[in-house]
Amino acid sequence: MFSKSTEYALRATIYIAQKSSENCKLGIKAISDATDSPPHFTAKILQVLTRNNKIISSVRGPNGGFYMTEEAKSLPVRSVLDVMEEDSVLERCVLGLNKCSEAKPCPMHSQYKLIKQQLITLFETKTIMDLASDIRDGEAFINND
Amino acid sequence: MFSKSTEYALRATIYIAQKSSENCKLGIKAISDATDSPPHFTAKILQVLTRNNKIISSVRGPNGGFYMTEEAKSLPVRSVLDVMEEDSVLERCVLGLNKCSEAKPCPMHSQYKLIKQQLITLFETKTIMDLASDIRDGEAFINND
DNA sequence: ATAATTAAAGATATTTTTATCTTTAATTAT
DNA sequence: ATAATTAAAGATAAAAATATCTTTAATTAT
Repeated sequence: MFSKSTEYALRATIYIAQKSSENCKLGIKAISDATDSPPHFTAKILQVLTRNNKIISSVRGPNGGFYMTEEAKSLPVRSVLDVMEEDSVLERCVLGLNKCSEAKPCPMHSQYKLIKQQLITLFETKTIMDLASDIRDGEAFINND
Repeated sequence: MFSKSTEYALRATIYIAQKSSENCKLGIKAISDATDSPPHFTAKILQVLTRNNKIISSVRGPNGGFYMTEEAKSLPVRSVLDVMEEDSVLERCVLGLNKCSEAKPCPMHSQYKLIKQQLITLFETKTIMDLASDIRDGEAFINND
C-alpha cells in the first residue's frame, strides 16, 4: 500500500510518540532498532518529518534526540502521509487513470471509492497518540526489550 | 495502491475483455493507445499475462494479436493481481511489519483488516467481464474513438 | 574554551521499477 | 516458397526508490 519510506515514517512516528516526551528524547539508533528500520535511511526520513517541527521535534548534542510534543502526538495519522507526500494513495484512481472522476468514472470507481473513503476516515480520525497507546505487550510493534 | 505495471495490466486486461474475442484480436498499438499506456512496456506486461494463456491469449502473424476467451473473461479481477505478483498488497501489514499477525497485531491491525477484507472481496468477486461490461460512454475508461 | 555527542546536510551507491529498442520466431496471405 | 505481419524474447537505458557513508553544525557537559 505505502512505500517503504512511508512505512518507516509511520513506525518511527508511532514509536517516538509512545516513548518520548519533551524531557526524554530518543536517538536514531534506538528508533531504528525498535522499528526494524535501516538507521541511516530512517535518519533521512526523520529529517523530513522534523522540518518545521510539524510532527517530530529534535535537538542536537548530548542528551539530544527526537521527541514529540503532546500537541504533535494528537495529530491525525494522515499528517504523516501528507508530509511523506503519499496522501495521493488515498485519492488516486485504482487503475491509475488521471481522468477518472465522479463524472467520468473508471469501471472500478464506484465500488472502490467506498473503500477509499474508509481508508481516508481511518487515517484522518485516528491520531498518532491513539496508535501509540494501542500498543500492548506482545504486539508486533515494537522490539520491546 | 498498485504499481504502474499492475495498473497497466488491469487496464489492458479490461480493454481486451471488452473489445476482443477469439475471432477479433487486438494489436499492441490499439491496446496501449486505448489504455494510455507506453506501448513497449505494455507489450512486456502482456507477455506475462499471456503465459500459459491463463488470462490473455495471443497469436502471432497477420491478423494476430491479443484476445481473451469467454472463460478467461469470467476470471476474478484478482487473478490479474496474482499473475502480476501484487496480490501481496491485499495481504500485507499497513506498517510493513512481517511479524504483524492476529496474535501479534500492529497498532493499525484490527481497523485496517476490515478494510483489507473489503478490498479482497471486491477483487475476488468482481470478474474481469463485470468491469469490461460496466464501461459506458463517457467513462474515463477508455480512449473510445 | 574544549571535547564529546548528537542530528542535519550533502554526497554517493545500490537496487528496483519503468521504459525503450533490437532481434527472433511464429503465422498468414500471396 | 516468399514476403509481410505480428507477438516473444532479449538487451539496454533511464528514472525512481532505497540505502549508506562522510562531513558539518548545533548543543551540552566538563
